[in-house]
Amino acid sequence: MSNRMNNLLEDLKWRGLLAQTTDEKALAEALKKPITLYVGFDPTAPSIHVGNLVVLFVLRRFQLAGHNPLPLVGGATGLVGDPSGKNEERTLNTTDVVAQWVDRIKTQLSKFMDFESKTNPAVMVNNLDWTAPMSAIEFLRDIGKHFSVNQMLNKDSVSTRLEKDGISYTEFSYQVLQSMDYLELYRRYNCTLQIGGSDQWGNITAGLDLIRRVEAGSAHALTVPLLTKADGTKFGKTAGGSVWLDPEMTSPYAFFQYWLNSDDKDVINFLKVFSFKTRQEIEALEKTHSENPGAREAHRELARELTTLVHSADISARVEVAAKALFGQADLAELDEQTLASALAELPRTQVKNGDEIPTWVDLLAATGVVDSKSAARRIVKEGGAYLNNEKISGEDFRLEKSHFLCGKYAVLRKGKRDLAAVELI
RNA sequence: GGCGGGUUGCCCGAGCGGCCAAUGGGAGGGGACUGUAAAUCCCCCGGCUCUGCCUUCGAAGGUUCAAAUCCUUCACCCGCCA
Repeated sequence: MSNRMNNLLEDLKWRGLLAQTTDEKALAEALKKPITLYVGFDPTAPSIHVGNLVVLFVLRRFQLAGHNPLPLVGGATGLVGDPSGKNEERTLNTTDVVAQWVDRIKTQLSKFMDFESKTNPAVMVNNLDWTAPMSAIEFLRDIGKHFSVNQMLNKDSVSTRLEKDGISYTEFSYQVLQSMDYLELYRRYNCTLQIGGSDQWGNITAGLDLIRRVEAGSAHALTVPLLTKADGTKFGKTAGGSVWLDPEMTSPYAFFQYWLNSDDKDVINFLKVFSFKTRQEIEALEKTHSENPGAREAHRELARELTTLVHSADISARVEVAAKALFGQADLAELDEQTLASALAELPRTQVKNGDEIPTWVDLLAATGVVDSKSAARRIVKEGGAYLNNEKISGEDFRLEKSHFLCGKYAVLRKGKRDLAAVELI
């Protein structure tokens, strides 16, 4: 076990996951024995997204190395709003909504941690538990007194906002709340390490100061770099927005595709960050990839591992089969109904009643939602980007006929190269 | 509370009475080339019952033949003063 622990920081470095730490030597020393550490996730949406996975995976790596992870859901901080990395004030969500999101996010986080471990089980915590019962007077006297406004103003998250559109007292207070969390976890669990994205540095070190002042204790901070892509665009975003873990928000099919379509220049880096493969395994994939990038073995492995972890092995296999069939490696007409049905299961769809008049090509495209409006559908058809069962169709007024429905039931619509939808005859 | 500046399409940002669905950039989409990659080139990018019509320039009223552009009130943001 101590060997795993010794290697942890080295491994994180190799994966490009270390941005800043407080006193790395002292941290390395501390990590020789199991410690307790935490990462916070604020409920700012009904689901976490792939961007959140970076640091969540780091937390899991610590657990695998024998440390005690505390995934924290920000039931309290989510009500306030972190100014870090945001250049404008957010609108507050209602307490009901945030409470719902807390529950959903807890469920998601649970998938990535081992709560049953005999030696170092994860413990889920929610900062609302210790924040809600506190009175304003207590907060100001016991916590607020330890903060210097001068220092608070100097934090990046605050000063950039002061230069731009300003900041409310609510968001200004965020760092105090987060510091309080660290102090509380230090007291309850002897938690001595907080990790987070690099934009969290200011909030984390504020917590270290608080622990030192109140408990004369010493603790550590470790931040993970912001993940960047080779082409400079934001990681984890697609045309439709963020890539979420919730299958209702991002279908497993789309999730798998997101990874499969990674830029060649990014794929090895993504494997380092988002897989639990060993260094040897990743280096082997790197070799395979550079020898034959067109085969995209590394991409496939990445997509499989993540989809399996986030959804399931079964779903991962299903969407991969679906992708193969739908991308023309197989003749759609030759698929049996079972395969076709499962291939189409994860796609957006529309239904047509058997016997009713079948809508025009443009109407169908719009109805499935692969395009936003009929105007958009017309545009796509005009530009030659609309396909039926893998064949280009160019007439706006074209209508499907019974014979177009494979197995008498399904028609596969496609916009562009990879945006698919299904029409089901019922 | 006072004075000044601001609010334009997904984002940034021009326009400052008709030639404006509104310049430009970014993001996004389609095509060609490829490997469901990148780069490159071409095209598109409010909606619809689509050679025309409808709805948009913070909100509501008003002036005008005609308003994103002028006037009034309101809301929000920023700055300075109290």
